[in-house]
Amino acid sequence: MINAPDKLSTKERIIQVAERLFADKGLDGTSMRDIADAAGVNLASANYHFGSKDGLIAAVFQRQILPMNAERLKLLDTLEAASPDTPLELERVLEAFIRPAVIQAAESRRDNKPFLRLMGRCLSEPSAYSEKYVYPHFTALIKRFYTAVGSSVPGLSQEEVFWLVGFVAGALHFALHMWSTENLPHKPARPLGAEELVARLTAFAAAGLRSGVAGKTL
Amino acid sequence: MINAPDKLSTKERIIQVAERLFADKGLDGTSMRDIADAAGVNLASANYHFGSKDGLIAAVFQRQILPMNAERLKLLDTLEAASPDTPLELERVLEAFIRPAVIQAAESRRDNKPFLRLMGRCLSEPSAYSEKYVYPHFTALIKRFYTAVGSSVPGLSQEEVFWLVGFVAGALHFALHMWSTENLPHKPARPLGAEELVARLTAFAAAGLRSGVAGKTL
DNA sequence: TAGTGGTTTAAACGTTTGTTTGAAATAAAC
DNA sequence: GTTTATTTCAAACAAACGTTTAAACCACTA
Repeated sequence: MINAPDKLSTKERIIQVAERLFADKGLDGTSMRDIADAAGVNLASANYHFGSKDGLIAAVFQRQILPMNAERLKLLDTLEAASPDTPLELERVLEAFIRPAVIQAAESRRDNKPFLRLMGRCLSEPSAYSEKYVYPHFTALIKRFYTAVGSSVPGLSQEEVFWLVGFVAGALHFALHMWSTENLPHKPARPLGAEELVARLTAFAAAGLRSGVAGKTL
Repeated sequence: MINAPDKLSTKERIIQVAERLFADKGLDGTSMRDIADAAGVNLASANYHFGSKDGLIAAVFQRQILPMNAERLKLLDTLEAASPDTPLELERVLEAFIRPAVIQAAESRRDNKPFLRLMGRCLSEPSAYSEKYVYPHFTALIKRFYTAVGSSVPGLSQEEVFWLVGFVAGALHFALHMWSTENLPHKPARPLGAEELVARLTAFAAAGLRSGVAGKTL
């Protein structure tokens, strides 16, 4: 049970390698043997520690999404605690949604753990996977942001909030995908900093959300 | 070679079923046997008509993306032909990008051909697939839209256009994904019409793009 | 009627898949 | 040091994978 300080445990190695391979080649495109070989671990060890491939997939998603969404909720909590009576400023709400994803993506990239590529694909994996591993982590969070955005932008119906927040989520996830993919066509030479990306996404999303009420007056 | 008028050819049945299964279960998650069985066709026929699974995948993507992007370019051509000297209105440029995707998605849904689900996943398939089947169809198109957007919104650098158009593409594709997925959490009861979706996406994207220059003055 | 080219078929090819086995190795507890 | 529990290992399991084969089938021509 005690590991050498300079060497990660077998279980940890497996889950880290699985992260990368799932992100690179997809869930179905990655075999347990791929993971075991890349981790320098016996094939049966992976099944010993995670029970099955399904268990390993669930562990990978949980490890990635749980802390990110917890941070999102925490930011929203502190925002609401700071000004309990006045409606929140839209930009702050959006930052609470956007920054944890970008930050975790940046940290992953620094450690060469391609969380963002996995994240970017999360919501577009085959529906069976999404319903099993992704949606459960998001339903509560999204509901919370719906009400926050709804009160920050007066005049939007629930239905409009649903679609607009969806647009924002799409922009965010595809931005993370672009941010992480190296050989994207037409990619500019200068790499974007994390806070730069947060700022641009927030401004873009805020303007787009406010257009939802502006457009109705036409 | 002559088929009964009320029955599609084997090749056509295969490619239509492949479309649906690829969209539902992913490229790697769908086997040639799945496709052959669902199409009521012998397994070897699929390989006879398309050479290999790779050939079938390429055929599916080509059939979906080619006409959509051709329509996008045509709309842009007519826009520029109509007013050759003045810069294009941003909303018209965005519509040329957004509407063909939504329309084709709507037609596919009417015919129960889930093109939009496939489309929504196109750009987030494992990178090997994207580079092979998706990027080649988009590089020329996107370059064209970069310049169009750049001239429609004066003051944006090339780099800003790159990221902002990326945000728009993300919003569009995730919107199509939401539009097509039935059992999405918190989905409103009222279904959105195609033109309604185009209008909302266009307004959202236009406001977001213009925020790119507005934010610089701060 | 015999023959021709395009198509479909059942069966099999070798490989890879997720998972399980039982023994060997290692660590922890007494 | 002996005994437990935990972890690793090579090997094997049945099932599913993409692909290929060679024979059968079918519409048509000569």
